[in-house]
Amino acid sequence: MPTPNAATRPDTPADLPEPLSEPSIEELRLEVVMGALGDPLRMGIVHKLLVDAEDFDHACGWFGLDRPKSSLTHHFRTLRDAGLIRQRQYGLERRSHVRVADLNARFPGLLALVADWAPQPE
Amino acid sequence: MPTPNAATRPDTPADLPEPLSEPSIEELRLEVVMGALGDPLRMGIVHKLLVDAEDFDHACGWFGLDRPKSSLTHHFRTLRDAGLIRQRQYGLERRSHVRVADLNARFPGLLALVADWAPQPE
DNA sequence: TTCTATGTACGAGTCTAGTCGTACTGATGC
DNA sequence: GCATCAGTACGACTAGACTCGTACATAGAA
Repeated sequence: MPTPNAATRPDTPADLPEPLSEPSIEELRLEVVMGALGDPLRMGIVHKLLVDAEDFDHACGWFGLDRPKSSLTHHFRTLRDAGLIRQRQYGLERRSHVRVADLNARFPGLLALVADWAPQPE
Repeated sequence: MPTPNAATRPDTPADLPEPLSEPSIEELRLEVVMGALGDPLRMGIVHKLLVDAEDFDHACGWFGLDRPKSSLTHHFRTLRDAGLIRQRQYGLERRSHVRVADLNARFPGLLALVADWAPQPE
């Protein structure tokens, strides 16, 4: 499990909580990212973050997902382990945002596809 | 293992064998496509088809995959069911090619990502 | 016809993902 | 102190993926 050093992250303001453990940019794997997006619930999470997130970080209650908390933990962790989202602890809440810069740098065009995604009708 | 001599490439689709059962363009789902690409073996198949295929259709022996035939059947079927490849029966061989036009129309940029993919180094 | 080559069908085993309930932790507020 | 709230950890269950061996179907060539 990769443990990135926040000191090497030049764009991280000092007043933000430390990001939780996540793969570095070099460790991002396209097949892992796509595997994580293979589940419609997770695809919907990333999609909603890209489309509806007006400010940056959102706790998982914001998504309005009707699943037990333990299931959400599983899916958010899968997304974070794949490198799709970054999570920070804000007091009680663990807020997430998409790693837009990292993903655009490694997989240009991928996030545009996710943003254009529409959930299965019916 | 040399490539089978390229089948005569009549530009009239009527001369080609009928494609095997596959989803229509409207039925293509991004999360299904990405789920199919979540396996490194399948990612490698599509990648090789995009990068190394000089002519159009290749039988699965062309890929040089060291797996039992029944495993390959499973993976190629998964790719076809997801809409990534089209398969046609040429006598004994079932040859495949990527549905480039369909995928570019529905998910522009996706195939470029797969073409840029590199297998996990060791 | 018989042999060979390509690939499917089927079944079984194993492994992992997804699901959920319950108990727990850690921060906030009374 | 105590209660509350967001989220994790853990265990269990289930369904599906991945794997493979074997048997079978079929096309083409000897």
